[in-house]
Amino acid sequence: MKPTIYDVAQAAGVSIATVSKVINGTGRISDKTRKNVRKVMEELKYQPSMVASALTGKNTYTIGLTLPDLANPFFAEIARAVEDRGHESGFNFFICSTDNDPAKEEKYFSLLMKKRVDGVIIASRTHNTAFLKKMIQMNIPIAMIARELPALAVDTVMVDDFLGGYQAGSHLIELGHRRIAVVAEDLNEMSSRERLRGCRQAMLDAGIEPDERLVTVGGFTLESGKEAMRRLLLLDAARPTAVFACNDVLAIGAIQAARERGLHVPTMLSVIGFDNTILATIIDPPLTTIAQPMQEIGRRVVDLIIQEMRGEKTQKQRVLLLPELVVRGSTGPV
Amino acid sequence: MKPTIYDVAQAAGVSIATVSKVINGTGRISDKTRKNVRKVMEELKYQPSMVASALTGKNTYTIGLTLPDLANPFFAEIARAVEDRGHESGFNFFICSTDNDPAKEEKYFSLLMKKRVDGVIIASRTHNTAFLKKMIQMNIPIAMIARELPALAVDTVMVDDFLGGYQAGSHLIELGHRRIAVVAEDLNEMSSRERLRGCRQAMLDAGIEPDERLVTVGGFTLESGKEAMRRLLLLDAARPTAVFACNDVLAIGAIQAARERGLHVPTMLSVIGFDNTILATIIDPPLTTIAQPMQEIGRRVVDLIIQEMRGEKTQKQRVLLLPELVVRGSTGPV
DNA sequence: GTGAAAGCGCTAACAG
DNA sequence: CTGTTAGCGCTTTCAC
Repeated sequence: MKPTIYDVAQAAGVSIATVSKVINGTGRISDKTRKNVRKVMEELKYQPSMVASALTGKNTYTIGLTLPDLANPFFAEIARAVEDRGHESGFNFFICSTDNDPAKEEKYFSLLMKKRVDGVIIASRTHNTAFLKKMIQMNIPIAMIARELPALAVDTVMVDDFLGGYQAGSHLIELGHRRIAVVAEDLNEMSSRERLRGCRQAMLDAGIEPDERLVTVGGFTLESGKEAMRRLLLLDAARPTAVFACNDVLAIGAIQAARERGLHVPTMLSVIGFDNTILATIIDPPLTTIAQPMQEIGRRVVDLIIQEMRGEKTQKQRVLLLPELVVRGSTGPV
Repeated sequence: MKPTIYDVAQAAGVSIATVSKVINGTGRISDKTRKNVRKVMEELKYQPSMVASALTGKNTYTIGLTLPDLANPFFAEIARAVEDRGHESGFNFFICSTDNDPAKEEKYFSLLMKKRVDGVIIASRTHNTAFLKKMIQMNIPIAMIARELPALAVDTVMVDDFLGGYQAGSHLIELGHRRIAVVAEDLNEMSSRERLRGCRQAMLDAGIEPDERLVTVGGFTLESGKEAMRRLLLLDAARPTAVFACNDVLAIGAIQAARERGLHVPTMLSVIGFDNTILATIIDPPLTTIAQPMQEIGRRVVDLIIQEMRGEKTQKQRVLLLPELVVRGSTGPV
């Protein structure tokens, strides 16, 4: 079977305490025995059990990462960024795709607790705040991506959605558009509402009166984006000349629906997305979009939660990152 | 602090053994005490520590999943399928994006061992077979996706790459193409070679002599697909009328490069991909491609490794799944 | 410098 | 049916 610390101690002719010390670099041991122990560990191909050491009160070096769907390119990219940053500090991640389903969410939370993760990063929608409160009580740090829970003591990393919406709106306005539609994700979400509000503000600032009929709710699927666009195209004369879709997938759905109707993008309809996922570069025309700094988001959220775990920080933080307009081919003058 | 089994036992007026039994449903306990213990656990919001129970020789209910890059849509979809299937049986996954970098791979393997995962699913390229051998010796089941290591005792789930290549070739041939180019991924990989071989065989069976100049190596990035296509287009007169790209990303790169040159797809150039990722539905024209059954791959590989862990299977298995041609808009008659 | 010993929270015989 | 007890592999005082 797998060698234990006892095997190493015995082979090296020392006590397990000594071995433990050389593993962790704690206490004081002579160079000679340290080297000897190291050699024996090498020979035995000894791998200290982190589950045993975790039981002794140390960290598990494991963090839970909940998100709606790992297969969604945006979240996959976020997950990758998180993974990389955590890995630098020796952390592994349990991925938990919840589909924004309360039942799955609860099951995953419960599992994460039982596995004694050192912290949880939440990028999924959260229904069960009772569970979160419990985690906080249990002293398990929580950090959220792209959503906040002001009532709870959690760290937050998000992009400035209002600004992003404003940038999107301004870009379209500068191109001469005045009939600007918005395909929102989900008006129950703050981030979605803020993007919409930002776009509206840009219009107001330009002296354009937003038309309520031009606001429609999509969701997160390609199909829902198509449908939203089809609805907008039904307006005929009142039809928009430009669309701000609140994520890239919706934007692509919108482009496809426009194409169905024989509307060329961008000459007959401009479309701008949000996120700047890999999809934006792949579609034709390439998608103009508001970029979220996904690497930075991953980095910051991991840094926050690790600080929290180390107790280096008592104050919860709220990090607001800046979105950035990336102009490609899907938007153009009226 | 977090309640332990002792807290529950005390509050319920029983021994920890009894509590342990109701948690695990082992041994025989009266309905009355069972209910009582359950109630107390509920009240205390007790969550049994899986790290402690793992130490006692049980499973960690954790599996490592190594892949080249979680941000790559193909692997993200695979990961999602794996996650879902595992979750049904109470397993969590550590995701390990190796970038096919031997150093990262080794670091992750080592970490997985220390964390005492119950098994490892490998979808990344593997350089360090020494590590794998060690795992096998340690009795840690290994299952591979899309690659095999015949020398080692591992389970394997893969798609029939030769058949996929053959299907791709046949489809193009049926459309009347005779000058068919292949953009391979990486000729060091068996799967890549098989796809190429399959396509060639289809050509041979149709009495077409493959032209070596039409075989080029791409990789896994959009850019490399573009470059490969540009190279092919340099052939001018000898230029292909159809391209089989060994993955969707390469195929999309090929389409973009063709467009750069003003070649319309599919009328002037047919392009077929491999994988059937979400990208295939998003690009315009929608990509004809050879579909890998990603859900099925995830399911099968998880089932295999779980069986292995439970010792229900002594014989290693090699599961060969069938690819399927999905015709969309990127291929057409010459 | 090094080691003995007491846990960490739980499981699994083995008694009763 | 229920409880006692001996570990699981490691960390951490506290002596020596």
